[in-house]
Amino acid sequence: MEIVFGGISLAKEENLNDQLRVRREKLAELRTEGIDPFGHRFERTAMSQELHDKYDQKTKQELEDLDIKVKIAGRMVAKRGKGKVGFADIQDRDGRIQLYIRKDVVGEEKYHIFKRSDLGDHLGLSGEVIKTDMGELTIKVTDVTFLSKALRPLPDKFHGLQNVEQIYRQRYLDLISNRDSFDRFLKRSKIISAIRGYLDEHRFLEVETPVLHNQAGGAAARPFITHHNALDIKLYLRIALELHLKRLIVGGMERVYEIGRVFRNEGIDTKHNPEFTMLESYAAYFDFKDVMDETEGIFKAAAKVVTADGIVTYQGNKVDFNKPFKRIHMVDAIKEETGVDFWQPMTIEQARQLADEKNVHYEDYWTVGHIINEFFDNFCEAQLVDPTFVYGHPVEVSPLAKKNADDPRFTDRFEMFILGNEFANAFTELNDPIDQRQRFEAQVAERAAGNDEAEGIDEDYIEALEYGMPPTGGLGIGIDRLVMLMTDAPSIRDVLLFPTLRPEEHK
RNA sequence: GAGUCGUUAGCUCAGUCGGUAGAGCAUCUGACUUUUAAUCAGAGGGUCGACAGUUCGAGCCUGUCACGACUCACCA
Repeated sequence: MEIVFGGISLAKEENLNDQLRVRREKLAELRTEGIDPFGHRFERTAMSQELHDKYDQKTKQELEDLDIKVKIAGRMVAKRGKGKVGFADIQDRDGRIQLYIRKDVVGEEKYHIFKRSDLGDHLGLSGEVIKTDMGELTIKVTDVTFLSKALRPLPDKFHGLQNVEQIYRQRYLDLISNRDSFDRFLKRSKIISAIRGYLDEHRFLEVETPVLHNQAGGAAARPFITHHNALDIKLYLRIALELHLKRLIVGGMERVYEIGRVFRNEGIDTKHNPEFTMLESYAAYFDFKDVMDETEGIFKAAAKVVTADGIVTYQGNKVDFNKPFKRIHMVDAIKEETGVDFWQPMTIEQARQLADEKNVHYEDYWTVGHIINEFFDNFCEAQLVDPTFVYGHPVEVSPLAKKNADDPRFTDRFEMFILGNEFANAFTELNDPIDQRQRFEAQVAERAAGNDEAEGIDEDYIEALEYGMPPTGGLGIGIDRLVMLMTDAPSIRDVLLFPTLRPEEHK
């Protein structure tokens, strides 16, 4: 019987198949031979890729003359026995290199260790860099050290791991056997470093703000709710970084950013995971046009580290990050696609009539701005292929953005679209605490009218604004979606090492 | 939430009309001193996702459930 405590299985009866049994026997055999199957420190002098880079172009004779001695370590991922000689491929984080082991070189005992080792075992090797008759760069092994025993067999060496569920649940197996996936996560790290580099260079300060919030604000989304025992209060996992970062602008930090996990209690599909990584940045004295430049800089910096020429291919579509991004007002975009002109002042009745004519759905509590936004979503979004800033969102759908000075129906906000998808959301921040209170109150009214994702009033945040926040440009970018675009990943799960999955029934 | 598809050996996959469960890799035994998806000879390995039902008989047909994938709706 399985005992479960706090979601952790304490006892488990294991059914051993032949593969598992054999490897456990070999483990015992190593112990009786005085070899620790789970070894110790091993000092490497070379990495696989480094050797390929240095010596792939050298001839067999040249390598022989150079007489290069190296120590490498890694996981054995292929093995080709030949009686008294053997070949194997060893994999480290950078790649693979072939081993050539001769019984007459390493001796009876060491050769036996090699013969009895399994695919998946970690070995440390000393040897000379040579080329085989077939021209492959190889380590001719002079000594073998056992570093770690694999008690389970690796996935199919030729096909890799194909079972999508296992790829997500047991990411380590995917990383071992699917190099494309491994490389994608390397790229993810590089992209995030490049973004940090860009922001640091522009004097943004990286900060960390709370994940546990007393009130989930800064975005329209349902939060996860948790409980703190000692304080006996409800806490919410953050749905955005926004409101804390802007408090830091009030505090005089002037330029801040955070790259952090946020949590939204919503459905899961190819573009959504319940926890995902957001970048938000805030810069005092910026307006949204400055933030457009910043956004462009971030995307170009990211594209630069994953491509040679700044051209990204996503699912067969090319995106050229060398060109300047396009900029268009939302109302102009709608006018271009549909001929409908929302620059004209109009009543809600007139807007509803236009919506009816174009078969645009609307809710009872919607005002003109909501309908404009819906027109954009329905008719324009999918048409935006090249990187495009769409600006001037209606005030009703932008509770934290500053109104446009010339036309208070709209805000100084933009979203950036590529290949029909949204990649950034930004605005000149609302720094008028009285206006901010009214916007929050409008959100509360929406909530009462049936929008359960509308925000509440964050009194503490309003108080901060009352001390004075400088004019500020803010930006939000979904890092996972940016990485999807840059690495040609069809699903958000492909760029998350451990995507959220339902637990297995029993295992 | 709705629809469609999937789940067979450790992995990758076949499985015809409902009639004793198959292959390749991996594993085991043997051969082999430059192989590379090594090769050759032999062997072992299965709760066919789970539970019901129909049937003389179910991997296959029916139902329920579990998990996953895709599409749609909502959200970033």
